[in-house]
Amino acid sequence: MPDVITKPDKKEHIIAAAEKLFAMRGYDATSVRDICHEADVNVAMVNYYFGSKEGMFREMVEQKASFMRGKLQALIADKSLTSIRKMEIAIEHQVNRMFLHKPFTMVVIREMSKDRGVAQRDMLQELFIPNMKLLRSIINQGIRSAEFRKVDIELTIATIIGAIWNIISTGDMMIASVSRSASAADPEALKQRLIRHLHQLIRHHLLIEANGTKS
Amino acid sequence: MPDVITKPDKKEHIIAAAEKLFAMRGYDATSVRDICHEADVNVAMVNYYFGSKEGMFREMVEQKASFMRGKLQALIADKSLTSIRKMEIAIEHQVNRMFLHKPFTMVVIREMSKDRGVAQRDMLQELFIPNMKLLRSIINQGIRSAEFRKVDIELTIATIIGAIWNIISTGDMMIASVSRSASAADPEALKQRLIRHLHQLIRHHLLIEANGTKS
DNA sequence: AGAATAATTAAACATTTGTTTAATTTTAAA
DNA sequence: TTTAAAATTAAACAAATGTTTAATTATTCT
Repeated sequence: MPDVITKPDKKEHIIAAAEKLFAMRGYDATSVRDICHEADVNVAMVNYYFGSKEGMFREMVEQKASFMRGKLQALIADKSLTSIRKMEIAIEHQVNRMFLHKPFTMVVIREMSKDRGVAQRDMLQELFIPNMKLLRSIINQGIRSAEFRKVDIELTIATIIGAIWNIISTGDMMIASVSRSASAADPEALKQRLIRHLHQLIRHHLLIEANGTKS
Repeated sequence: MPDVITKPDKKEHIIAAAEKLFAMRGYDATSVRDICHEADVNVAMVNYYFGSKEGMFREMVEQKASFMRGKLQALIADKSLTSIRKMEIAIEHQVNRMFLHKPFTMVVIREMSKDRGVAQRDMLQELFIPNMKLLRSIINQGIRSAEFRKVDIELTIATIIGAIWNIISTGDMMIASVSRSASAADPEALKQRLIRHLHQLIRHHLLIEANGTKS
């Protein structure tokens, strides 16, 4: 039995297919056969490469984790930026990342809402803690420097992330069903609209002097 | 073959068990056998009562739908309230409902993020449209009366709902992992905290004069 | 080229899935 | 109490699931 030495591009191919189907139908509703059919490989390849379906999920998570991390550290260290500007940039990063990796983000959202102890959830939880701690420290810094109000930090973060998740996962449904403008069809436009909205929202919410209507 | 005349309390019992397990593990990851074991009934009862697993899900949704509807209509018609007060009350209703029916809400969140065309998603989508239209009309009214800023209405609604969803579905994880206070253990306290946060958020976000720090 | 290892395949495996059947027990009415 | 309907059950069903096997094809290295 070979020790699973890989031909990485094919693994990538399988993971991409899995990511797509997981996002559409969910982890449990997607069979290994579905994935292999989508990726045009034999059913046995998943277990050959990853050992199991769950092993493949784990590798998918670990691979994407690197995308989700970093970039914010540099932001925090930057002394030339105001706290509100840091927040705006952080939000922009977050939105861009989640839109870029939309299928994966949707998998994360769905599996994260499961019970503690469910393998997929536990696997994903750690993924988000670093990011949230960074956001927290930015807000904290703003409060200490009297630039920000003393808001509920955790819920402020939860609000930002929740808003992004909501838009990503329910897609344009939440917009199209409420307004008659079918404008949300273009994902890039929707993304920019979301960034603009969140910038405005946190300026009003965080800044002590209410000078932030113009973005 | 009997025409499925029901003993309603037993159906309720099965639905309650299903709701609980769906919330914990997801629709697909929950087998009919799991549900029947949880409800202490025979495996055949689900098909006897509901025809199929999906039929049971449909009945569960329709039953809960009545809880999720209404209450906001009266709010809109009330002429004695300012728009911001209406928004605050609407938020309070929304949070209370979702916390009260937390398992169901989690099922909704998870299934709603699936592809259009997936049965469960389509079934749920219509559930939320009325609520969102009502929220929309409140904000619209506030903007027309120059009480509110000209914000992005759809995204403002999406933000509020997204924040609640996030707190409900990831539970205290998103809070506990960021702050060292283990205070989020008490759901009622968390609920009140969320309401307070959202009230403050929308005051700052919506009101033209920034007078709303004190809740 | 030849040997060794890796990659790939079709087929089979054991479980689990949702669902159905056919028999039995319970319930309720006459 | 007798009888018909409803409720409940254990067992079986067919299909789908994740996984493994054993054989075959490709690749790589000497």
